[in-house]
Amino acid sequence: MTPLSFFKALADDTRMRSLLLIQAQSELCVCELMAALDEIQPKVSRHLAQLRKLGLLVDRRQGQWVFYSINPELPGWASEILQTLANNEAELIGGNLINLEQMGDRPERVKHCC
Amino acid sequence: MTPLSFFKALADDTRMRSLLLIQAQSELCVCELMAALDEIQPKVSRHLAQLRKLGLLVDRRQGQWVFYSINPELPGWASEILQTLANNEAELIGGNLINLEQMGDRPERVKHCC
DNA sequence: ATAATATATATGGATTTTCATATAAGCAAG
DNA sequence: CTTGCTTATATGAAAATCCATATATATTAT
Repeated sequence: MTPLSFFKALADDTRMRSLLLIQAQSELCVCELMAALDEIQPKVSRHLAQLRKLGLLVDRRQGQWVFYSINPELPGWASEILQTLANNEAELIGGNLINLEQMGDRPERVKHCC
Repeated sequence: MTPLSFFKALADDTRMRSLLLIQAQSELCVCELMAALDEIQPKVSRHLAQLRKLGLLVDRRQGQWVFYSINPELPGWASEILQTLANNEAELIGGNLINLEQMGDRPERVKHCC
């Protein structure tokens, strides 16, 4: 992942918010992001696939759900930038977090050990 | 300037390098950036205008030259991100700095006080 | 006139979005 | 256990939108 491809990934509202939301919540599935972002399923899915292909996200399947989380092997500068953003511009996803809380029937997480 | 517009600004090779070069050199004029980036004049000028309009750069005219520098009133998170990038990915503009050094007849700076 | 910089327009290409459909897992009835 | 139904996610293909580039021309200063 180059700085350029990293910034291209962040240069889209849906992708930027998805990253910040996943970072804030540790992991989220597609249907939770649909609720948080108020976007249709294929749109969310496509952007997540892009972020995964780039190496920013990793996914795990749990039953019918696919949970996405930040790739723990992100280059230092990349996590640092995401952290800077989360620390300074938290209100950016405020509304999305409210949507998420109002979502009924969120899937239960099963602890996945290492 | 929103985080989104900031990342869009960085999501282009010419703009990202211009910002890093200007940050590294304090200020640069269009013709110096042309040499450093090996790009034609309208291309460089256009991207710089974009960055200025966004508030990432400021310019000052000195005779026939226009010097661009980082806007000193950048939001904290934005400077922090630029700094992170400069600290960690300095080699990115290594070749461009060599081009710049090899450029003959660089315009002389006149001290501009405050 | 010459050098440096800016801008307008046209064009090509990339990116994003959407719809329709496909795959995958879970569940329930027979 | 298998057939059918439901929910979750992914993807192919077309359409729409956005962005970068080049050429030509304009502006500003010496």
